[in-house]
Order: sequence, then C-alpha cells, then structure tokens
Amino acid sequence: MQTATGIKRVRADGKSARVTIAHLAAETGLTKGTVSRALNGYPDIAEGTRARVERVAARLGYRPMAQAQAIRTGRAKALGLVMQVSEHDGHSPFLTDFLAGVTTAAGSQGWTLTVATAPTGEGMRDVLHSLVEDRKADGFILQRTLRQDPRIEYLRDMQVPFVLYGRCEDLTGISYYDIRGGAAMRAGVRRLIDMGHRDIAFVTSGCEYNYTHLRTEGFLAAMAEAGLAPTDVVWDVRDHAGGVRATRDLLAREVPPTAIVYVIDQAALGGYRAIEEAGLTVGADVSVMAYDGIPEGAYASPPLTTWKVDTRAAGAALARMLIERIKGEAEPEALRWLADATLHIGGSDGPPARTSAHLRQKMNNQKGGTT
Amino acid sequence: MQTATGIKRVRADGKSARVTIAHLAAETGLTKGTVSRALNGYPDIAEGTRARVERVAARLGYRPMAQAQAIRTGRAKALGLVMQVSEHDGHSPFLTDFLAGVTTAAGSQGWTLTVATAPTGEGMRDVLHSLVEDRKADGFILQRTLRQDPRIEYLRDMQVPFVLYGRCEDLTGISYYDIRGGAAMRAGVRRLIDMGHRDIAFVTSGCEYNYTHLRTEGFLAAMAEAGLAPTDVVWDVRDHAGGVRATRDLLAREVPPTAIVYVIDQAALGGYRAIEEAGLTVGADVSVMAYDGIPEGAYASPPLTTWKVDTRAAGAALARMLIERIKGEAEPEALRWLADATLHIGGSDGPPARTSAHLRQKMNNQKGGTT
DNA sequence: GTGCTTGCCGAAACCGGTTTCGGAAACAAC
DNA sequence: GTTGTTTCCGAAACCGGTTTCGGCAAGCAC
Repeated sequence: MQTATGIKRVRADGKSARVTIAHLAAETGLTKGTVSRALNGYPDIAEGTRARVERVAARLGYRPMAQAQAIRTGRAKALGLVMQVSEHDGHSPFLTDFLAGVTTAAGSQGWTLTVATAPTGEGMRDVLHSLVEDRKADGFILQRTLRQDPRIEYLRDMQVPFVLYGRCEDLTGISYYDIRGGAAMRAGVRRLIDMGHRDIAFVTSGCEYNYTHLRTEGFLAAMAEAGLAPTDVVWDVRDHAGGVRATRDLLAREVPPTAIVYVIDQAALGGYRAIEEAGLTVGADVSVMAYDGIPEGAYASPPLTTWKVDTRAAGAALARMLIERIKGEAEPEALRWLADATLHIGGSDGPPARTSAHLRQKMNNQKGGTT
Repeated sequence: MQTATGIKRVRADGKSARVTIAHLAAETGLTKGTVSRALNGYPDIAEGTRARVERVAARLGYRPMAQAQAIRTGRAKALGLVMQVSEHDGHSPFLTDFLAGVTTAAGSQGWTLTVATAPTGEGMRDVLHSLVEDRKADGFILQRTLRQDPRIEYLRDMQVPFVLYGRCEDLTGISYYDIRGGAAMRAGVRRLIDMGHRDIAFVTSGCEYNYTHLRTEGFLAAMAEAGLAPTDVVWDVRDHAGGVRATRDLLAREVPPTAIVYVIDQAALGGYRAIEEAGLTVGADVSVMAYDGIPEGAYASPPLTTWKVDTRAAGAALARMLIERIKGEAEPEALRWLADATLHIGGSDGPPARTSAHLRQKMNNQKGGTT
C-alpha cells in the first residue's frame, strides 16, 4: 500500500480510489482509531498530534465517507424534506430558492438534502417512516405547515428531530423559522388607513394553513387599532380564479371596499381582473395589496404592491437550525426565528380616488351605460 | 438475543432497534453471509432456502440499511439532482411535479433522491464532484439542459451515470427523456395555417437551451411545408417582460402577424398585454399559442391555447432510466424516450378576423383616435 | 524510591452489511 | 467402491469508519 511516492491513490483497475482513514493512518504513523479520534476532537489526543493529522488530511484531500460513519454513529448527515403533493397546489414558485438555501447551507457543513414527496394522509406516514428507518434522513424540514399537521404529530411520536418553515397551533417543543406575516399585514393595512382608506376588505387563503390565520389577525389588529369595523373578510380563496370570484362579490356589495388586501399574490392578480371588469382602475379606484412577491406581480399592470419574503434565507436558516437540532446542541425552544417580510411598493395601492359610495355610483352608472 | 417470542426488537434504552441481518440469521439458523446471498439472488443458494429467508425477512420487516450496503458495494441507492441556480430563472413552476415523479418512482424501488443546487460555472463542478466523492448519489438527473452543457462533459469524464431531461447537441452515449417540442410546434403552426393564418411570427426563448432550437425547427418546418416565408423569428425572449417587448415590436412592423407562437407561456402572457395595449383582441385579431401549460395560462382571458407537458411522468421515467443506467443493465443509447405534449385549446387562437393589412390599418386608426 | 494520577495512544471490537473461499454432503460416473 | 462433480452453506475477511478498553510513560506527591 505504501509506496515511495506516498500512498497509492489509483487502483489496479484504473479507477481512482478515495483516500480512506487507513491512508491517513499509514501516512501519519498512527492507527485508524487515533486518527479518527483526532479528527473528531476527542480530548485524549495531544494537540500537536491533532494538528498534524489535520494537516495530512487536508494535504491528501481526505473526506470521510458519510455512509461508513453512519453505520456506527447512526447519523447519515442528511436532512430530509418531505413535500405534500395535494391537488390544488401547482404553484410553488419559491421552491427553487428554498432548495438553494437549504442545500447550500447544509452543503457547507457537509450535509446533504434528501427530498421525498408524499400524498396526504396515510401515505405520508409511510414515506416519513421509511426515510427514518433507512436512515436516509436524520431530521426533517416541514414547509407549508398546517395548523394541525399530521407530520408534526408523527415526528414527535417517533422522536425524530424536525424544524418548521412556518408555525402551527401547538408550539411546545417545536423549532421553527417563520415570517412575521401578521406584522406585515398589520403594517400594510395601517399604510392603507393612513392613505385615507376606511373600507378595507381582506381576502384570505386556505384555512388549514397557519399563515392564513396569522395574517388575518394582523389585519384585524390594524383595523381595531384604527377603530374601524372589519366587515369584509372573505375566507378560503386559494388561487387566481378564487381571487376573481371573491373580488366580484366584494365589489357587488352595497358598500364596496376602496382597498382590498389579499393573503396571497395569486388571489390579488385575480382581483385585478375583477376590478377591471367592473370598469374600475387598480390603484386609484381600488387599492390592492398582497403578500408573497411572486414574479408575476412585478409584471402586472400596475405592478403589485406586495410583501416579499426572502425564501432562500429561510431555507438556509432552517438547514442550520435542523443540523443543530440533530446534533442535540440546543433545546427546541431555543431554535426559533422570526424574520420580516419587506414591502415592495408597486402602483397597485394609493390614496382612494373616491369614497366607497362614489365607487358604488360609478359602477352603477357604467352598468347602465353598457347595457 | 433470541427470546421465546422471537427476536428482541427493543433495546434496553427503549429505542426501537432496527431488524438487522444478524436477526434474520438467528431466526433462520443460517449465517449472515448466507442470508445476504439469499436476499441478493446469488446462484449458490437453494431455492427453498431463499424462499424461507425471504418469508422471514418479510415477517420481521427487515430493511437492509442502505448505508451499510454502500460501504461495500459502493452504491448508495440515491439519485442526484443538481439544479442550476441562475439569476434569470425565478420560474420553475413544475419543479414540484417533477420532484414528485422522481421521488415516487425512485422510492418504489427503494431509492431516494439527493438534491443539490449549484451556481453556474466552476462551483457546479465542485458540487457534482463532492456528491460523487461522498457517494451521496450514484448518478444524476440533469434538467434544463443546455445545448452544450458543462455538467454533461464533466460527468462523462468522471464516468458517472446520468440521464437528461431534454437533449443536447452531441448525443453520443447519452440517455435522455424529452418531449417532442418540435413536433408540437409544427402541429400547432399547422393548425394556425389551416385556420387561415399566413403571417405567423415565432418568439423563442434562451438560445443556450436546447429546447429553444428544437421548437424553432418545428415552426420552420411547418412554414416550409406550407410554402410560407417565416419572416418573423424573435430570439431570446425569456420572460413575461420580454414577451411584452417582443410583441410590441412585432405589432409595430409594416406587416404585423395575425398569429404569434411563443416558445414559453410566460412570454405569451406578456404578449397578451402588448396586444391589448394595441387595441387588439387576443384570439380574434391576433392568435396566440404557446408551450408549457403553466396554471396562469388557464386563468388568463382568454385562456391560453398551449402545449401541456406531463412533468410528473417525465420525472418518473427519468428516475427509472437512471436506476437502470446505474445498475449497468442497459446501454445508454437504449435508454431514450420521447413523449408528446398535448394541446390544450383555450380561446387565444382562432381564424384571423382580419388580414395583416387590415390589422395595420386598425392599429393606425386607433393611434390616431387616441392621440 | 514508591505509589498514584494523568496524558496519550495502540489494539481490538464493533457497526451492518457483502464477498471470497473452502469444504461437507449429495450425486453421478466408472 | 472409488473418484470426480455439483450443490449448498459456513467461516472469515472485508468495507471505512467509530468507540471502548487497557497500558505505557511521564509527572506529581509523599
């Protein structure tokens, strides 16, 4: 094995063999065990020896084979991401960013990401279970968390570490990273009120998602602070088409809103359509504000005023948090992080051009005119 | 170890221990080695013995630990997916579907998916390299392939198995799954010609992507077959904003097109805007057809006529192909597959309401009218 | 000088599998 | 009955690491 020029790096079959811990042992004159302990920071290794081992390891380009470590330590150095595939969820415009954040943060510490998809319900248990059983993942990142999420219950039972992108109802023993969606909505509504709006409607998303409730609370808080009665909350608007319908309904009311805040951008863009259909102008007659920061929003006319989230940073933070949790270095409650969304001002909101009553009148006139 | 009720499954610390091959050996009265060979189909195991081992394995719920297998076999039973993260690529609406296809197909054979992201250029080499070195992936799926893709060169050099979603210029020794985008465009243009269109423009996407060229060839073929001169091909339109600009330019020409075919949906939706700005009606004055099938297209008004791709099926097929390649069961050239896109007819195309000349006239009149 | 720690490392077992090798038993051929 | 062949399985090495255990030598107190 040992040659004059050092360690053999190329096998007889021509394939380049990896540098193993045995090579390091031969090169340093120590045993495998000692090298291993030196690299893993055991206290019973002399400081000089450790330094020497590390130098040699660096020179030879040694990289421990994660699989081999796993069979003894039980840790695969892999994070798991299990995505729910439900029917009404064709849009995950940020998945790429999110994955980029997770994988680069994990990769910089030598960890990788294992992705799986699971149907809702029983199938999901199986997927999580087999990933844990096969040690393909040491812990999980859960995104798009529900208020009561079956994944959470299951992982809790199995005592498998996990972190949440978003929050859920019962937060005991849970680590999470989330965006202050409630604060964003509150500040946004406040902004509209300061502009002069009084009749502000709110259009939510799926009730099963936790973020829906947080953002709604933010809206209600801002209205309450201003002493306004939040009359119009439309629930469960999940997509573009839903946004069209909800907005049509709102505009058909006796007292139409002069501003509409949407929990998701898609719904807001649907709102554009309904507003234009009614012969009104987005941003002047009816102000629109939303949340997410999808690219389509910037292309819309007028560009959508919306709260943007740094999805990539979220992914990176979650990866780091999960690794900490897996290592057991921190209590779950110590690993919680809240970040702020940032408002990107387009042209879709502004001071109301006319009062709600005048809006009603304008729509009635137009209806008469075109008929 | 052996108890009256069978094998101990729970360790003293309360953690449920996995069933190892040693358990199987004890239960069957054979040795570890024999059990291993029985499960892996070695020819020197009696048929009866193999059947018995398999029954016991099934009863005990034995699942070999992939990591342990990997250190001897050198195979981690993991597929790799390395995504390029470039700046101008915020849209991967199908990533979820694609991942769902890959992971479910891989999972059904006991394989998992390791995802990594890499910047373009040198960083990508490093990511691929370390994934291979660390045996975190036995092979790779490359999506969004370029005509000349550095990833391909590198993996070829490293002799690492890989499959392509899409094709590239030099196909020797390459396995791929692709959609017949050229055929789709050709049939689509043919449809427009049959409807009566003669002035048809074509708006492409990024030149570095191979699909751009294939679809353009389809367009040119259809035009040539009909004996029409394809005057208007606009290159390198990558997104919504680009679609707006390109379409404005096309409509400003002396002989404006009565139909525009876009290589990607996003650009087509940008085209909607430009067409409406010009005072024209999508589907009547100017027909629009595109390719991808993004959800926003169905919500547009009129709904976009576009070629839809079954991304999930593509992912599943690629996973199966890659596993075959890794196992070395088939020659690369034998693993190639082409699927068809399906046309989803919205209301954005139809017989031309007026000729190109009349279109010009109408636009000129309107410009005069509003000025 | 003796006895007791302490620091540091080697030896060897171990993790959960795979693979090679050799040999016993069964079978066939002569 | 002896001599090959097969058939089928046990024994043990092996993969690349980690972890336990024990012991040697130096350092310290007495």
